[in-house]
Amino acid sequence: MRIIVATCSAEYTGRLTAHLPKAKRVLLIKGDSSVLIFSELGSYKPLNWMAPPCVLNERWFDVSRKNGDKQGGAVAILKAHATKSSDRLVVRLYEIDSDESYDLGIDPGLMKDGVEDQLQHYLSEQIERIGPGARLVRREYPTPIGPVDILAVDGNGVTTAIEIKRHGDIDGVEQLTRYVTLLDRDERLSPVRGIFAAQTITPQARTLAIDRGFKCLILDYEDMKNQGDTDLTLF
Amino acid sequence: MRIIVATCSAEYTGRLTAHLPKAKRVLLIKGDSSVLIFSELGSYKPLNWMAPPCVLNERWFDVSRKNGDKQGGAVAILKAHATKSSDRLVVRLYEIDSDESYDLGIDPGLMKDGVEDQLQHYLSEQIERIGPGARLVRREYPTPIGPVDILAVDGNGVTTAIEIKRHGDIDGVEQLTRYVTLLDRDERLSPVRGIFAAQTITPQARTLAIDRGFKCLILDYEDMKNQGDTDLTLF
DNA sequence: ACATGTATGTCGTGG
DNA sequence: CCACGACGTACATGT
Repeated sequence: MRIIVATCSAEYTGRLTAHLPKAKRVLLIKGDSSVLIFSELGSYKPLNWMAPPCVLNERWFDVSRKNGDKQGGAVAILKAHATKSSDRLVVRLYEIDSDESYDLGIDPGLMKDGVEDQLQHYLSEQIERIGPGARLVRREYPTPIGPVDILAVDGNGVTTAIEIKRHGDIDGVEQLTRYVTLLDRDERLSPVRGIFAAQTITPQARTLAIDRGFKCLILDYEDMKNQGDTDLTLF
Repeated sequence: MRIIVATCSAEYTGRLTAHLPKAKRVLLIKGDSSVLIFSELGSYKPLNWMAPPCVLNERWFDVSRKNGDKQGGAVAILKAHATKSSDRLVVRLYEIDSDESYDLGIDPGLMKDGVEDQLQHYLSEQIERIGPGARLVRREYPTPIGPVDILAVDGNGVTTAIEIKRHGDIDGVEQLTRYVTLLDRDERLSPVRGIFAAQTITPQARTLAIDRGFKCLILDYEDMKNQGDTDLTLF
């Protein structure tokens, strides 16, 4: 990891063309030669960057011989170009405040806890939450328009598509609608009903879901987790 | 902007809970107290971070008096908590390799050139790409649920709504569906057909679009741009 | 402020 | 490797 603090300007061409006027900024150059340019404000997204995989070219100019003017006063130019596309980032450095390198080594990486995955995991284990006698067909049931979160058969033997969200909004209902409409055309599965399951459901989504004939199911994460743990103690 | 290179560990709690084991990393602390934690690899997204607005608390321990052990060997703890939510990021520093601050000043910001804008621009100029004899009605045709990218009349005099995307996915088809459904209710326009135009279209989106009776049109940006430039030379 | 659509999105996962 | 959906999405824009 190389960290440069410098007055710089930059040009990016690729999916779009963008220009960064001269100003003092922080440049991070990672071990894979990717480049990030940060300013004092904004969230974690850099002002401009080059993503890996890329190749970095660096050229320094001898300003004392006054040929620096040829570069518009630039002391150095960094050119990064993507190896898999035609993306290019050209950074001109004018005044260097700092230029240090560190070897960070390999990072053990981030460990995450509980997300939608967990909800899906627990609900597929506790499928009777959608009604007594229900049986799981499979998680991530594949269709031509994407996988259904859970496909099950309810107590009456009716095929049931379940869409799971942490927070259920209109888009989720649309998604479920697409799946149910498509699956319902399969005569081996038809009729297919839908269940919209989420920790929270917006009123609009609930209205739309019910209007489309779907059942809404509120998922209590803590409760599901506890039952999951309880199930384990049975062994 | 403060730049710290140090061996650290971190904990985040908010929408999810995440843990970052002890390793050498780069910390950026911006002028708004937001914190970014980077490792040697990955793209511009930090391993962990705290977005502004937030408040940063810093506490250093006197290791020489051996009470550093109380902190598991940590030399310092940084606690950032979001002011608008309950998000928290706690960073423990163990060995400091560098800790420097710089005043970057206000950044003039990035200047971008359009993308989808360009596609829309060129397609409206080259409307016969949707079929011979087609005529443009207008770009950004207003409706109660938002502007249709392009409204045109095809060679047979049929009203045609065009949804343009750089990359066409299922959501884009949904969007087009909403527009076509709505416009089709207007007896002055009905029947209205839809065209889904994009540089790339996912197979699933294509399937859905065709299922809904829409035509799919692949836009070749370079080609459109060249034709646009050629058109200019006619003047 | 809120809702919506875009992104040089990035990131994981499953086929 | 491709395609798809989730994301602590971030971000700009229009209302």
